[in-house]
Amino acid sequence: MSAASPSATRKPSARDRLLAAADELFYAEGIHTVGIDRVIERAGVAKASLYSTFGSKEELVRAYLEGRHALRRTRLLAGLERYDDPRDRLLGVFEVLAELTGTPGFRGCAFYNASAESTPGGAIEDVSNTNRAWTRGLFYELARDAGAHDPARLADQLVILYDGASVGGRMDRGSTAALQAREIATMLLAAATL
Amino acid sequence: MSAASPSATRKPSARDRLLAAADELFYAEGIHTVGIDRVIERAGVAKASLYSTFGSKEELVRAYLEGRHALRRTRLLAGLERYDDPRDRLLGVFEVLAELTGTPGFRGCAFYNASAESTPGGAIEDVSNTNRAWTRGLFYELARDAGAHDPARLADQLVILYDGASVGGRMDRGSTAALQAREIATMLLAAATL
DNA sequence: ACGATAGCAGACAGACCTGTCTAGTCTCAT
DNA sequence: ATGAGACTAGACAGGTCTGTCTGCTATCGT
Repeated sequence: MSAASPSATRKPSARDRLLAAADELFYAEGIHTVGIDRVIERAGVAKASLYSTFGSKEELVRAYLEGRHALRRTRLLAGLERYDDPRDRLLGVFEVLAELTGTPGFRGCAFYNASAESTPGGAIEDVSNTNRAWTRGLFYELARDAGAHDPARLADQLVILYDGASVGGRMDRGSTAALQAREIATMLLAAATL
Repeated sequence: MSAASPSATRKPSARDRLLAAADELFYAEGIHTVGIDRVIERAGVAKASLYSTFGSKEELVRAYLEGRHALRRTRLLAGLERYDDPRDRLLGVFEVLAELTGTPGFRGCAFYNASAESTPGGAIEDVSNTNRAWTRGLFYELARDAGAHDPARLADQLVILYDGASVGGRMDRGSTAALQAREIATMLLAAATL
């Protein structure tokens, strides 16, 4: 992502192992509680390699969040391709979320979690805002395609539902909240299209 | 709170200053980023006093969260007393939340934030669950009093809205999300009471 | 008056964390 | 074969964190 990726991926190793280890540990246990030593131990990588690849822990965190953002986009868009009807596509977001919150390792929104344990004004805030803006933009497009009279308004409402279902999925463990959010979204969609 | 509070509060000092400092710093900057030294410096208290009053940092954190929980209950219930009509009381929860998210220092749900940066199975999780259960219980009673046919179901829906509005208040800064959540809650309430 | 209690100030220990640096190994293209 | 680049292993420095301990002071009930 940074400068020049010479000839694409050739081996399964190096910086990818670091990112994979960082992703698992940071998401599962938080950024502050996981030290560099834990990351390099799980990655099976020397400390010098980490600091020559990423320059600091904060840059590793940024890369971790950027990876999450990219994965989230592709997963969400891929999940939406199952549907043709614009209304189903809109509601499909909550079905993807239900699948996600149903998996045992779910611990809430990685970006909110990271932002909750970091002082504002850093790299985390940037990626977090980008991710959030993308979500709202996606909802806006889906709302427009579904024929909402005020797509921005519906998008804002759906963001609230999405956030709430994500929090519920973490705190109450399970996909109940996501499924209920889907029902509410159905109502809102019906009301927004008259 | 712990054992015996001998003759109640007489002076403005001691453990109360510690709790006040912990509240401000932990909520504003997070638990891990704020060290003991910062807390005792702001409280104007010796380190030995902290460790003789609370036994550890974790106990200080628990006391901080318990204080938040108590304050939240009283503030919420006090805010609801303005209304007589059961429906207004239910929607009043979102008005109190709107006031809260409108204040500049709002940084989201203290319990979720704390839980996001702590390993599960500790004191934080306990207080967090208690607080969450109380919220759901409050919504349940309000939903029942407002005449909802399935109060538990409506309560779950309102919790989703509340969580979503809280996240939105933090990430997007402002009370827009809370006011929108209030509107959605109005719809849900109407639908739940036929 | 006097002893108990509470609090203050700060040094100190031990652990941990980020980041640097040295030295050696492995692979591969030329 | 040889030299460049990527990687490993681990010591080390400097800082920060929690928690303990030693003195000193002030206040208050008896």
